[in-house]
Amino acid sequence: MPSQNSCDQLDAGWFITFRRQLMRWYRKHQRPLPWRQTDDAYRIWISETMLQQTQVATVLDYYSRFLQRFPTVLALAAADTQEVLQLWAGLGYYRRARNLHQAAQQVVEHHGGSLPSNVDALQSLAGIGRYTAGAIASFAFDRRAPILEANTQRLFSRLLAIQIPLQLSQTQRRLWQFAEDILPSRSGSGQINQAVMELGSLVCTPQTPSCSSCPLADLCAAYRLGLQLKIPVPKPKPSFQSVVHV
DNA sequence: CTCCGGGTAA
DNA sequence: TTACCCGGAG
Repeated sequence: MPSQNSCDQLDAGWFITFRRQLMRWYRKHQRPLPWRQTDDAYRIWISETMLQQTQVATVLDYYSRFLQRFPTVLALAAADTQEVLQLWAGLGYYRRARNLHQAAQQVVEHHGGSLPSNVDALQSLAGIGRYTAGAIASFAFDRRAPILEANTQRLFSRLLAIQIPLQLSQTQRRLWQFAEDILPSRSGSGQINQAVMELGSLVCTPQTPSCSSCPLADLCAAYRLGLQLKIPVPKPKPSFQSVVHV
């Protein structure tokens, strides 16, 4: 029996099928991005930070220039703040650059100049939150660390046909749990995490998802229900309550 | 033109 | 919960 899920009764077989179909697609369709050609945690960290709130096409040039000037944690830690900001100019969210600089110094001081592989240690660094910590831990160190960001929230909410707003804490808990559930027990979490993000980015797109070419369509509850255009549900409009009668 | 999304920190 | 900053959407 292919696991149905009225209330998320997904069995082990479902996750195995999920990973097999996902990875077959990813091996064939992934973009050859520079930060995927490396397992250097520093490079992955820089790319993930730049990719927050900034799109791939823009990041490419900045990424290359930044790493040429600051090839290592040590080089960045020793840099002048103004030069870091200069290399960041045009990307916006300059706090990201300041945090990067500060965190590099924290890594030198507390971790001997190498980024830690542990999620909690990563998250204690400036500018590294739950997502980025999971990304570094899984991509660079292949730790079994879940990640959740805009693309995977959309993908997962469709797969599970979640029909309540994403920002509810209850929904976030469910999505983070699912993000962990899809990870293999031994190795390969980094590849799975990269693959779900790539699928969300290229196929399970916001407005017109390409369900006909989605490797997970047969596992997708929203697709099964014809709800892929209705999910994720739009965020509740700010409602003003009428005070008139009070 | 205005509005809105999006990781992190406060 | 909001600001940060920019690009994409309306």
